[in-house]
Amino acid sequence: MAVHDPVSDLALSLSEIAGVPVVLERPGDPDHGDYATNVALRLAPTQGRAPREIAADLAAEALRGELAEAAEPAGPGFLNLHMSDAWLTEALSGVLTAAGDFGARTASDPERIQVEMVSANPTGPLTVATARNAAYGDSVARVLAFAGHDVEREYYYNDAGTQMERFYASVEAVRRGEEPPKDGYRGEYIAELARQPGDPVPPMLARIEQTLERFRVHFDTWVLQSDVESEIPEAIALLETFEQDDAVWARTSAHGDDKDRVLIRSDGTPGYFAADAAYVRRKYAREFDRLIYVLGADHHGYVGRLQALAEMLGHPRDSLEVLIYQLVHLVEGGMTKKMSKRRGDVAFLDDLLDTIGVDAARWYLVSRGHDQTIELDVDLAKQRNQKNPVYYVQYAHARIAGILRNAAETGVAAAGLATSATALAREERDLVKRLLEFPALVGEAADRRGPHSIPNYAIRVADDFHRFYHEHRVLDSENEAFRLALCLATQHVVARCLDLIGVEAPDRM
RNA sequence: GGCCCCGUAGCUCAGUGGAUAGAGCGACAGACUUCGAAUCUGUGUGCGGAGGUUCGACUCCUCCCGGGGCCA
Repeated sequence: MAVHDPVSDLALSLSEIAGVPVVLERPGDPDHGDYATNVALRLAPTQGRAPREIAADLAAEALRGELAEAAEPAGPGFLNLHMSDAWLTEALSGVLTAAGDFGARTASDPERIQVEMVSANPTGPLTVATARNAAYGDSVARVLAFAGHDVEREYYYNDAGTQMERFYASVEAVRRGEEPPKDGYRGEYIAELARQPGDPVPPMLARIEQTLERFRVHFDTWVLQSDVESEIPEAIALLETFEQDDAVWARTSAHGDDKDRVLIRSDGTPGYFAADAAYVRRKYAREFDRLIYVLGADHHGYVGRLQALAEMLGHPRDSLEVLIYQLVHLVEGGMTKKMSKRRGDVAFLDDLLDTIGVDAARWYLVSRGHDQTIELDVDLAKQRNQKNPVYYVQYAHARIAGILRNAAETGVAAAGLATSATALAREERDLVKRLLEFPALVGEAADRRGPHSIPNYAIRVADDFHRFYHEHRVLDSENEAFRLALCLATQHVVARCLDLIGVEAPDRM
């Protein structure tokens, strides 16, 4: 059950009147009221009446039900609603009661979800390319968990195969005092690994995990491909297969894939797809309702075969979701660097974090839609000043913390209950309404797997707060109790927004 | 050759059928004797192109042009 959302309550009441679901939006023009709906325009074709006429009827009903202070039809057939100060004040009180939970548990059908992400083979430190995977995947996981789902984060890696053989060969070569092979890996980290005796994979994995923890991404489970491969026979037994050219194939083409896939090669060894199949089977065996894969755009070809596997294993193909994000380019000194390990044009995530900090890195990597290629301007991102939106939002949080500190010193506590002594000013009403947008916004971010709307919204909140702060004194004002409550509620929402994208909400800067 | 993503302001990007398309950066001009000036106020330019669907299209469909990626 969702926590306190006055706007959706209002929409529900209107839906009962209209007989169809009503979606409320906030008009840009203040003359168009606090909330508006186009429901009359949608109803017009089926009812065979003029939109404005329907809107007028709805307005009359809404007023009779005391849903709003004023309601009128407008434009081509919009219904505009004006809310009273009392309504806004009560709504704000509800935000304070919900506190950090405001906007939580919007999922109508909570699921057990696994988000598998990053999953880079331990051949080297994490790069900027995988950083987007981590930032995006982790924020999706956070948003889904906040919406009420049970979320697990998993990292899948391989310690065999061509890439890993080259990795081992590179370390061995350096240990013998030779150059790494031509197609091997090189760099300071290889030399470091070579200096320690024993298997270089555990220390490499440890370093990767350390970087991820620094990036505030925590994995619940780490799965080794060779471990999964032992379950290949169980998986194959469940698939529709056929033999051709001495190889065993899965008939994935019958389940939406471009072509069939080799399970067992003619020499008797399992193909890559056999491991994929075993892995998908294992995931479902662990009773997840939904499997999410977070993959870069260069892996979009996997979508069809993975969903085919889901279907062949007896699950809805949509229960296996592949979230594809586009690539990241770093721009430094006006020069674009493409991130590709193969071209040797490597930028390590740790170096990026050293340069611009974790907060800025996470902010920029999730504040763009995942379908959008990112041009990350390192010179802008590393500036710790007002040009950088991440600090603009953090500043709002710190500023509020400062006010609350001062209030506590003078013995004035921020009350949980908001009451207003005077008529609310425009800035106060705007800020309250902005905060009330949060549940719908975060619910939509969860449904759409689009956490990028959160930082964009956080900027709007900070905007409205700074404007309010500039116009109205909080402490020792005629409306101190209400304004303190407003500050506290704003702090909750800003802190939650930042938390959902893995950015800190500092009390001082 | 097939498939995926993108094209919105000088730059980086929001906006998945509604009213006059927004924000940050950059530029210019202002605002602190007061709770944090890392703040606030004001000033511009734009939906790649052509059709179609719709009462209504940046949004949905088709084609073209341009950029990026994957596969063959």
